[in-house]
Amino acid sequence: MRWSRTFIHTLRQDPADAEVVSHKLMTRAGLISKVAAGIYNSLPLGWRSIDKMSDIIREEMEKAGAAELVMPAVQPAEYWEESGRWAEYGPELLRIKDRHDREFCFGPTHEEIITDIVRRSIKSYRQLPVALYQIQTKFRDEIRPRFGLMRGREFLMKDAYSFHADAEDLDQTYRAMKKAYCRIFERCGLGYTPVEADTGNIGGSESHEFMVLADTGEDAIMACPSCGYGANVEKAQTGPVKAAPPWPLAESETPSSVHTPEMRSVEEVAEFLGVDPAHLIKTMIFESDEEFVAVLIRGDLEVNEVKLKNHLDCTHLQLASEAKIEQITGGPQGFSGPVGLEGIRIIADPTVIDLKQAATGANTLDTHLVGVVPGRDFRPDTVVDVRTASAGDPCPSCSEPIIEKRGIEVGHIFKLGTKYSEAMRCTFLDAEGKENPMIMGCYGLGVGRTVAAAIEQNHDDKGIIWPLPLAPYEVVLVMLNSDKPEVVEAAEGLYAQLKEAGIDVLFDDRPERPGVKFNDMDLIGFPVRIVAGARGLAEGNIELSLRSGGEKTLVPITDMVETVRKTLDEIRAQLPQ
RNA sequence: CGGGGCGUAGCUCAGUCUGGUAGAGCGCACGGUUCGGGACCGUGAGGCCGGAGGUUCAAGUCCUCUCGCCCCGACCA
Repeated sequence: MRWSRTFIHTLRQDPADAEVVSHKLMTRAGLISKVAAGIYNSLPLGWRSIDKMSDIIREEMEKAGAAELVMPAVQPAEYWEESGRWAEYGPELLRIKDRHDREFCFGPTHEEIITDIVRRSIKSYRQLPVALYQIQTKFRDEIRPRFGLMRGREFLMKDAYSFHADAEDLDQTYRAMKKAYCRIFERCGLGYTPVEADTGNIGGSESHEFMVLADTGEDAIMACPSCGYGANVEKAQTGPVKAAPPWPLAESETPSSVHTPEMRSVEEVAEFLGVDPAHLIKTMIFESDEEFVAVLIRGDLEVNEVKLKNHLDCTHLQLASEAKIEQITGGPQGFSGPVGLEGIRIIADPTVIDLKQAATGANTLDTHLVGVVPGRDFRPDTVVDVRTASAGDPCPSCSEPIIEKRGIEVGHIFKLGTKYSEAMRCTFLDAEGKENPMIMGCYGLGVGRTVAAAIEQNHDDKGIIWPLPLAPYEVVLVMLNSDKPEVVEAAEGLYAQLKEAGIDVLFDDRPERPGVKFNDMDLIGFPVRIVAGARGLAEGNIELSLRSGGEKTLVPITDMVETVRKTLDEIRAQLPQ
């Protein structure tokens, strides 16, 4: 392709509305442009990268035994009513009406439709398993879209679904998909890590996320450098955390009240009482779908709302309002405690039960209790792990300290189980002639997001440094001195040869000054650059260099095609095929 | 939705506090000089100052309402 015939428009300055580097660079390099919040054009250059990403995904999906199809973006409400998600899904689901006032939605995901497709055709265990995938535009009316392609509302996603007769079979496909995902990210040359994940409201049992490591990542990952354990912080378990230090105050038969004026925070109270924050029992009142619960956690730890939400099996969870706290506990916010607390479920983290002596709010203004003994002075209804893992906590599998990293979630795979197949009667007859719901898995991968993540990971202050497999063009041929006929002739000739040789090349034939062309070439980040100018051509040479660094080399024009081919082969050899 | 910020030329931004003829740089067009790392000189085109209402002799500037965009939090590929 010739630069003059395609549509590449670079920007000299960072766009005002971009914050993260991938968004800035994708906009500046002319890969994308914004239409509305979270809604973008993929311009020709950007589309080429996305298309290459898609092809890698296709190859690996086929290898994993999944067949490609495309489902509609717009889906009738009935399917969603059947699965129960029309009511469950929040405002993130873009609901629309047609001219007959019939309800539809713009698909945020396709479990309902795929389940319908499969239930129509598959009736027997002999026809299972089935695995299907699509690469298609999704719409999720995110509360807050941001960071360009990183979190758009409309975005390109590869979603795959598998259907099985039994859990072992799902297991096999799940593992195959996990492997396919690893290969996809490896082939793109991305640094990534699979981590255990929460299943969120899609439902299901086992789940992994694929995180591209980047400081700008929106997710926190807890990872163990010694044994390789990794989990999203939402899901992360820890080994036994350090016990609280010995109780510094006198032990007593009953809790005693202490006047603690205006002391609301754990730090204030601990210091005032002369105890360690770990001696406090933090009591938080949450409001879930239908009830209020009191959650007890050690003062030096934090509640993990995702774990709590999973335990309560609710869809919404928030901290109760101050008024509600007062109504339930009888005291103002900041002075809640479990002693004498009635009419509300009490959930305690195990670390609370382990305390020999503790301090806690007295459910009375400006008052705390000391010498509280869990089990003696209060009894929680449930003891369950609801704490947030933090760096330095012991790894749940090897007890070494875990560390925190940031990641961009580019893929997420789930074992769905029978949530959709049961709700939508997607069943098969087993060998005994008995009807069973199919067991499902689903496997998502953000296509545009992965491309953006690749840029987050591969750039410098001049621009993008594309990994070869995702580069919009693998090679750029820059023609300098386009006013000199002999240069034009040589460059045109070389361009024709490169095309003839099947090399993925963009010919910068613009009559721009050299500086402009060099800067554009750096900004866009083509991996292999060929510069044809009067200076080198006087000696019959053309320059070859790599965006990733290293020296420029002079290559006789007659050897150029072969040299480019060899260079590309060398780069490819570094990547898994 | 809560908290913060911003809407002025295609892009990046001044001008708003303190009301008085709409600005700069880049880009674009034309002419000239240049030509291996975002050239220079000259000329020119380009604006309902996000929108609506109000205050005022006079509003980009003050007030009210609205729409859009960005950032922090809860959601997620």
